[in-house]
Amino acid sequence: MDPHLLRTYVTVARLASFSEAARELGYTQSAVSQHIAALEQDLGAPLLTRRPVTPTAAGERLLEHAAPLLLRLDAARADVVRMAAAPERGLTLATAPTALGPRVLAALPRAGVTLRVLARDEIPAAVATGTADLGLVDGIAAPNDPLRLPDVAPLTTHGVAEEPVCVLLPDTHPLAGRSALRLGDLAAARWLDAPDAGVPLARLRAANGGGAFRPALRYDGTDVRVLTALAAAGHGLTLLPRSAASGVPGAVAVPLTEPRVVHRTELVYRGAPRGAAARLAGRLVERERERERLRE
Amino acid sequence: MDPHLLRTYVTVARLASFSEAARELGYTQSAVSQHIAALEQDLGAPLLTRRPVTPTAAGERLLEHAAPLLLRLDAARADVVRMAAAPERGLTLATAPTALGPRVLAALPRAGVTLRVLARDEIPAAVATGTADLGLVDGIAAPNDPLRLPDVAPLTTHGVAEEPVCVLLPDTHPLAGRSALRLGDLAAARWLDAPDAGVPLARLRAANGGGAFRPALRYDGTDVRVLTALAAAGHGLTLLPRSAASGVPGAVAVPLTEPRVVHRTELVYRGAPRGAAARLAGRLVERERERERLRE
DNA sequence: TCTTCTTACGCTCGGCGTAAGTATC
DNA sequence: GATACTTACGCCGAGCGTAAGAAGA
Repeated sequence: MDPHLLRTYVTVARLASFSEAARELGYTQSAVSQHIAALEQDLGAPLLTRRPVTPTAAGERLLEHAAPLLLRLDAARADVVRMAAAPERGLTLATAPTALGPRVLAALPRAGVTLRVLARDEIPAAVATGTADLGLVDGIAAPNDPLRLPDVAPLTTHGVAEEPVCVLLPDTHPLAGRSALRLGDLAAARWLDAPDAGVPLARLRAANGGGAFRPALRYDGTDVRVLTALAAAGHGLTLLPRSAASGVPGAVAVPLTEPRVVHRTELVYRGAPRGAAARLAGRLVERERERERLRE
Repeated sequence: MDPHLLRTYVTVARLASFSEAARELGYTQSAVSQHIAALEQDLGAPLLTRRPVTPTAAGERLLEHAAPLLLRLDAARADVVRMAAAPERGLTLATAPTALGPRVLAALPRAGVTLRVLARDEIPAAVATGTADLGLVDGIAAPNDPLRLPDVAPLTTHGVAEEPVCVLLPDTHPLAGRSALRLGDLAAARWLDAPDAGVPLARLRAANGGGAFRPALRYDGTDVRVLTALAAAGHGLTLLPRSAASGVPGAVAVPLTEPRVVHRTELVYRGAPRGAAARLAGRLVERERERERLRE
């Protein structure tokens, strides 16, 4: 189970071709053939059907393991080499755009923290590789359920906030007067496609158990104000945590009641945070504890 | 970053000796030295101080990544080879002893499922290697927080139940009359040490932020009734979910109010469950949804 | 001086490329 | 018969062991 073999295997599976994979990896196709043969011999089972080149059942299973394994190998290497060239930075907090709710902002110390806003998917990687000491990710989830994070390193998560999810509608929208909405009613509408700033459309479909959720304009940045402005201007709908959706000029935030999902924010860190990172983590989590106490 | 090199590295770090590691791994100590040198050259940083042999800062970081990586490599291999020899079994559910709450039991289908009770730590591994299709793990956690699972494969978790945590006291115990207890008040008491059936003592200390929690009798099995009987007989205290702690003859269950923790049960599965596994997962989760609806 | 890690050196075998072979569309 | 994977074979280098060297207790 040499990582080199795994890498060629996933490449072959992805491209469905030995020769294509060889080209991409800079090997001869003979070498690729030998790699696959070695893996199959090692594991004692065929992994690919030839002609067409398709993973077998065992091969599918291996793919599920191999991709994250390779990711983690890279992350580990990146982390250690970065440490080696450690330029002794301060405390860095990587955050998804909509994870910066009022509660989190209130808990931030007045100085000494570098804030870095990244796309949601990049945050676990940033924490894993040590680019950031702490991460804040958010997403919609069933209440009480952890978020699904890309799996790049052994990370610990801690819920820091949950708030209702709202649909941001322009004032002029026929449903703007409603006091609550169901996601299913909006499956046929046009949605802003902003995977890095808002909620990815695929996530909406998953939460709703299907539906079109046709993409309107696509926005690749991470600026929430751009997103709210686009929604207010009628370029499409978007889902946001209530705190981010309220108070947008020209738009109204209507809470989503079905399916029962919440906007959840989680703190992500590596192992046990130490020093300044531990203090900041403590403050973020303490906020959540207080809130729970008040809720009862 | 050859896994062989990583393996020797973690072994050397663990044993704090090149020669000891060589003996354990079946290499000469020269080979071990070369492995470490290769790794250090590859990563461009010293990983170990010699004499005494201790990880450097970068080395510590590498250790955090390496151990889970090696675990996952093994899990991946085990999973694929098991698939190759697939004896086409039915649906298997691996569960921790105290995860079998009333709600879960009610959701189980009448037939067609193999139930396997394992120690808590073994369950992620069982799901990762395909020994089980679904897993149920439990533990105490801050409300709304995911459990910390050993990291052996990309697994998805889903909260299925949360219930109060109780201390199980013998009738005759001086605190048996209390209506609620704080964990800190019991830090000096003797506790049953049953990491596989109950809550590990280390977890208690972590939840309480320290404290002795001196071990009394140790029980290595997974039978909850043994645990409750031991507690009733005065062999030590133990923490259990309310449903498991109530109705024990000769003992009373007193709820724990401080720290604010709950007994949480999570469903663990690999990727997207399919077929019968998906149906069972759906039933377990549906139970939780119903319960949430009722709670409001 | 003894223990323990490092370095030098030679050997073997793993793994890649070239090229011929084979199977499938 | 063209395309794409497999097998044969030779070469090179990675990696191990033996043995000598260096450095710390």
